[in-house]
Amino acid sequence: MKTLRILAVDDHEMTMLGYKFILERIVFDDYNIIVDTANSFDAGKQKIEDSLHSFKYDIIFLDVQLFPPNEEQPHNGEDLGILARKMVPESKIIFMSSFSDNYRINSILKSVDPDGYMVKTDIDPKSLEQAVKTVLFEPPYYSSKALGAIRKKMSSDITLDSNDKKILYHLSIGTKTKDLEQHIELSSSSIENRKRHLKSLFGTEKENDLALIVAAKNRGFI
Amino acid sequence: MKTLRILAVDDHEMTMLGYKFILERIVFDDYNIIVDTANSFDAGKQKIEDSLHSFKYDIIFLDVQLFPPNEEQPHNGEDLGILARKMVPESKIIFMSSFSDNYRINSILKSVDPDGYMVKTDIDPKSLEQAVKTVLFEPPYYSSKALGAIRKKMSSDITLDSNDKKILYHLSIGTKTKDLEQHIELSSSSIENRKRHLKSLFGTEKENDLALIVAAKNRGFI
DNA sequence: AGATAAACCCCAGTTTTTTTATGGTTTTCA
DNA sequence: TGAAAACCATAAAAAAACTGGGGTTTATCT
Repeated sequence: MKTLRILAVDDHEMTMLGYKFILERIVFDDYNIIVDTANSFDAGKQKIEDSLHSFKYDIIFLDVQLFPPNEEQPHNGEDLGILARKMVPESKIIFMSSFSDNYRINSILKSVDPDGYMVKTDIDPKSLEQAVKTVLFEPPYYSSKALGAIRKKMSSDITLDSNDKKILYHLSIGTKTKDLEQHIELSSSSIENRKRHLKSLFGTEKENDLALIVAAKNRGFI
Repeated sequence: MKTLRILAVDDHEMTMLGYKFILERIVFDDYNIIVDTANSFDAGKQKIEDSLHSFKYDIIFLDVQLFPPNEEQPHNGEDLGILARKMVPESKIIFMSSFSDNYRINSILKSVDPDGYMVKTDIDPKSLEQAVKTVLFEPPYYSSKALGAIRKKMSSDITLDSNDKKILYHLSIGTKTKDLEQHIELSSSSIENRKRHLKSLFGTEKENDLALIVAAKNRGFI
């Protein structure tokens, strides 16, 4: 009887208990599954550090948002993912995100390259089991809605550099154009030029910013 | 009892019969599956055209290579896919490829954006059934090896323009650097510059072309 | 091994693209 | 309606990419 060690990090105690309950009753082959939990960045980090000196986790589940959205917190799930990859490269990492926020998905796929990515509305006992098995034997596992976002990105031939992405992102969260200079290392007229360029790329010339954002969202960039 | 119409296009008669056999014995809900076949570009095109005036296919399976690789043929599976998308946008398209040729996968995901992509070594009765169901209800379906290629691409932050891609592709099929000018609209020194640039991007500075090709392959670009 | 071709490297001049500053017009909204 | 923000146009400066011509090194073939 082998043991499969899983760590689940989520700030909602109850959902985490749900995961624990479901995961631990998965049966396959001669594995015994035990699930450890943590409800914050620091707690998760600590558990992973501890695992270095005993048994490393086979799978680490990470919630993208480890805090209520309004609070300004220093670290989120993505940071923990980057850290975990460095500390225990052999552990599989599966991200869980409340909704299919394309910008985040794209960002995490690049920064962490997780072995799995699940949008929470896709998660149920069956898909969780599928994710665990797939990730162990032939990763990656992407849930249906995550695949939808990935598909959009792959089928688009528009390529944006990091400045373009930042502009789109900040516009989408309501940053005013005049305040964009504070977040992007470019002059205001360059930003204006890039916005014009972006609008032509997404076919929203002469339209307002909202039209651009919507188009970029539809194509999976935000 | 509803009817699910499937068209399978493959130049190997026997494999196609295999698909037909497997697909037609899939049982789910109250569907009756019938599989039509075609073994060439023209035959496939004809079947699709005919379907316009009777019942359109629910799913079209397309082999990427419709001809022996050596023969110079005017059209391949990708072309048929592009055509099919135009003629019957409501039909789901699933590509099948002999091996995980990243260059082709990337190209087809952009040009056709199929609802499914399966690498042939991943195909078995179970995955075929999964593909059919997924494609109908929550596309896309990508087989395990296809997902591997997609993952590589998504996790890389290197972006190449079409000239870079052409250079890599031609180098990978053995075209000599001095003959590259014939395929790419650039001067020889520009091509040299780009090769140098590519090598620095892929971390193979001062190494030979093979090292570059290998690195690009590993990252899913070829 | 020697000869030849291909690959590689470097530089200077040119072209193209991107950035920037400036000054203006239009839109938005309190 | 008046002010702030967004938008547009232009020209100059800077950066990046292209090109042609040199050369040296490496690979290939007999």
